[in-house]
Amino acid sequence: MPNTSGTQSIDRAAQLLIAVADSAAPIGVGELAEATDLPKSTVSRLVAALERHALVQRDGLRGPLRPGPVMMRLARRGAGDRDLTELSADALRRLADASAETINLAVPTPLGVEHLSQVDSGHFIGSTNWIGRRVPHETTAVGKVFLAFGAVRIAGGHAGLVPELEAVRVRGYATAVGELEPGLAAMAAPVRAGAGEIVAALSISGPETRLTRERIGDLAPLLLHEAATVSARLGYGTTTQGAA
Amino acid sequence: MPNTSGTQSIDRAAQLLIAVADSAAPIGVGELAEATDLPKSTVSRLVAALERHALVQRDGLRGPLRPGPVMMRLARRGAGDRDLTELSADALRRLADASAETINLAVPTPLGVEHLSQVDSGHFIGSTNWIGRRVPHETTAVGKVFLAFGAVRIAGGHAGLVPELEAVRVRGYATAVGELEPGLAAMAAPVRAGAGEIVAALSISGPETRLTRERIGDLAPLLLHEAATVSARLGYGTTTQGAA
DNA sequence: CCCTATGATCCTTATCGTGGAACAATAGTT
DNA sequence: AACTATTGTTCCACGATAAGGATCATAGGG
Repeated sequence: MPNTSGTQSIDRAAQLLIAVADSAAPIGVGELAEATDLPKSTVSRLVAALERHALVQRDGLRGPLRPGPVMMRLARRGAGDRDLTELSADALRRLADASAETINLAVPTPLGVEHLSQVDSGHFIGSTNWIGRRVPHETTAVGKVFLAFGAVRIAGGHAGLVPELEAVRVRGYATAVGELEPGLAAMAAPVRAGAGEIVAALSISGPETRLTRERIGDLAPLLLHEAATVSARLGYGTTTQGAA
Repeated sequence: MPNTSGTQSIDRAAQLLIAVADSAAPIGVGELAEATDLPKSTVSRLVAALERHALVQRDGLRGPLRPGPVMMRLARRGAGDRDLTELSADALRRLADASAETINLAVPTPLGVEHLSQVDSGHFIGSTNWIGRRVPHETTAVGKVFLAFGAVRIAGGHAGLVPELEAVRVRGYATAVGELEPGLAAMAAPVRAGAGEIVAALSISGPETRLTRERIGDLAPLLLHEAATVSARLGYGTTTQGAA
C-alpha cells in the first residue's frame, strides 16, 4: 500500500476540484461543504487556493464555482489521437503477447475506420500494416463496433446488419470472419471516453485457421478488459455523478 | 488582499498538476522537481496524492506522468456553447451598459456566423433578436473577425476582402457599416481559447446614426478588453509554457 | 429595517507536511 | 552477470502549517 501520509489537504482540495469539474452547473461553497462533509471555513480556504491557480473560477467575486481557465484550456485542447495512441500502447502489447495475433487501435471517421497504431504478431502469416489505412465499416469488426454503438452513421443505412449489430451490443464486441477478405478473421471491442461515447476500438486480427470461433470466444474477456482499461484512462466511469 | 495562509501544500500540488497538464510530453518526478524547485520527496508524495484522485496518471508503475482520467474526462467533454455563454454573460452586460447598444456573442460555423446570446439596447431602434440566426461571414463584423483570424474558410475565397481583413488583424477588431443591411453598423473582436484559436466573437451593433465611426473608435478599447477577459476565462494566455 | 442565508476571516492549537537521508527500482554499460 | 548511474520511494523527528468554531461581512427578501 503506498504511503498516504502528508497529503490530507491535497486529498481535500482534489475532492473539491473534482466536485466542481463534475458538477452539471456552477456550485457554491456551501454546497461543496455539504458534498465533501468539510467545514465551510475549510472549503473557503481551499477553494481560494484553487482559484489562485486558475483551476476553478467564479461568477463574480463570491459566486458559484466552475472549472477554471487551466481546466478550460485542457478542455479546449482535447484528447487527441496522440494521447489515445500513447494511453493504449501497453494494452496493445499485452493483447499481442496473449493472442500472438495482430492488434490494432482504430477510430471512426465519416469516411471509414482509420487505424492509429498496430502491434504485429510474431507469425509469418499475419495482417499487413494497417496504420493510416481506411476500410469500410460494414465489413470489419471495428466498423461493426462503431455502427453498433452509434459512433458513425453510414449513407444508405445498414439495414442488412441490424440483427448482427444488436448481437454486438449485447455481448460487447464484434467479429468479422472472411468479410473484408477471404481467410481474414477479426474481433473488436469499443473504447469509451468520459461520458461513455465511443472514441476508438481495439481489435485482434489474423487468419481464420488460427483465429477460430473458439479462439475468438477465449480471447473475448481479455479484449473487453483491455478496452475497459483504456476507457478508464480516458475518464470513462470515473465520475461519481449520475449520467447527465 | 485575500488570505493565503494554510494553503502551501495546495499551492504546491496545484503547481505540479498544471506542470503536468501543460507539458507537451509525459513528465517525470525528477523533471517536475526541477520545474517547481521542490525536493524530489515532496514531489513524489504530492504526485501520489494527485494520482490517487485520478488527476494525473502514469505510464507503468513509476513512469512519467500525464493528465489523469478526471482531466481526460473534462477534456473530452469539452467547453460547450453553454460554458461560453455563461462565461461571457457579465461581459455582454458591461458592454451593453457602456455602449447602450445591442451586444452579441457569436461562433463560427461552416454555414455562417451563429449567434449564441444577446443583450439588447435600451433604445426603441436597435437590432432585433439574432440568437439562432445565421448570417454570412463576408458582410458582418463578427464574420470578418472569423475570416481575418482563420476561424473559417469560405467557398470561392474572399479575395475582395483581403486588404480589409489585414487591417482587422492589425487593429484587432472588425467593423461592418451598412453592409449586411443599410443603416446597420457593427464592430466585433475575437474571443480566443487555450492555445489562441478563435472560438467566438463579441460584437456591438446599432444604427449608423448612433454607432458612428468616432463612436466605434471610442468603444474599441472596451470591446477588446472584454473579449480578452472572456478569453482568459477560457484558458487563453494562462500557460507559462512557450507556444507549441 | 430586520432577518436569513451564504461566504470570508481570524487565530489558537494540534496535527500534519516537510525534506534530507537512506533505500528501492530501473536502465545502461562493461 | 556484475556494476554503476539515475530515477523514484519511503522513513520519521520536528517545526510549520492547516484546521475549524466563532465571528464578521455581504447580499437578498419581506
